[in-house]
Amino acid sequence: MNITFNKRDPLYVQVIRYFKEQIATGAFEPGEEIPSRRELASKLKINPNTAQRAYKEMEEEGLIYTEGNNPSKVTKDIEKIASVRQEMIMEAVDAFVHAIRPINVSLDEVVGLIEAKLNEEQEGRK
Amino acid sequence: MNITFNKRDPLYVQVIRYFKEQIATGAFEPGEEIPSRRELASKLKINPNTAQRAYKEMEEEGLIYTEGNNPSKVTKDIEKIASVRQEMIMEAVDAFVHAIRPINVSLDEVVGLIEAKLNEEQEGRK
DNA sequence: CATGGTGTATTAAGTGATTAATACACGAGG
DNA sequence: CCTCGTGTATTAATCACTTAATACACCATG
Repeated sequence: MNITFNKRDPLYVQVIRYFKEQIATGAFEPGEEIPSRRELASKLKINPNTAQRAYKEMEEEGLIYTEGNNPSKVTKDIEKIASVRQEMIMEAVDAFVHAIRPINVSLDEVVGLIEAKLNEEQEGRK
Repeated sequence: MNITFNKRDPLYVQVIRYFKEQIATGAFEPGEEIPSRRELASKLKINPNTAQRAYKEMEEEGLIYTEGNNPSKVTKDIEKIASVRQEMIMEAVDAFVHAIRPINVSLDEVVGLIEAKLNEEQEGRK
């Protein structure tokens, strides 16, 4: 459970983001139980309602599901998981293109920069 | 003067963004006079203070300058302009890498998506 | 049967930033 | 000299959103 919060985005958004990443990459497997609202709140030192809000939105999106009074679980719908992953990718691409388009810069150049940045961050993880 | 405002970001931020793009691409040339605060506000139908805030930040960043009571002008420092352009590119790259890194996706794939998106938007402009 | 852990719902508070209102100082030009 | 258009500064209002407080229903378990 490695979340580092920035103070720019709302907490619940960052929580959602984290879970989406974990689910999209398979770090949280389909059907796997996730922490209860209160447990997550305790671990992350946030208000339980903030955890609830994040979970609620994820549930409405079909990313997790809840049965009875038990902690929620990751959806078993692997197609849904795949589509969420794809959406995350497309959102990033859209935002990037939208930011880069008005500036005059070649595709090759930005690809080079992206590649460099990716490698750089990989190095940082050694 | 083609600005379309979204309601997600603050007005003054979007104004700054617009001018940065224009200056970075050379659409606004070094030394060129830009609209007065009130004129801009009138054109964009925003409050003059909002225009002022945008201009003030741009001036603090060295993007524009003001002499006496005359409308501000684009900086003549072409190195500054080049560096601002580079910063915009790097910010976009950083944001993109940050968003894409936690997901498991190959460089080739995202490059393909970016290329497709760029072409798609180019088509839309026909 | 009561206690503690679930999820859930409603409402209030706080917080922070953006935007707007207003006023002031300066200078060119009629 | 007065008016109009500049830039500038200070303060207030607004506004949306996030976060928190509180309470309720359910159920398993000792």
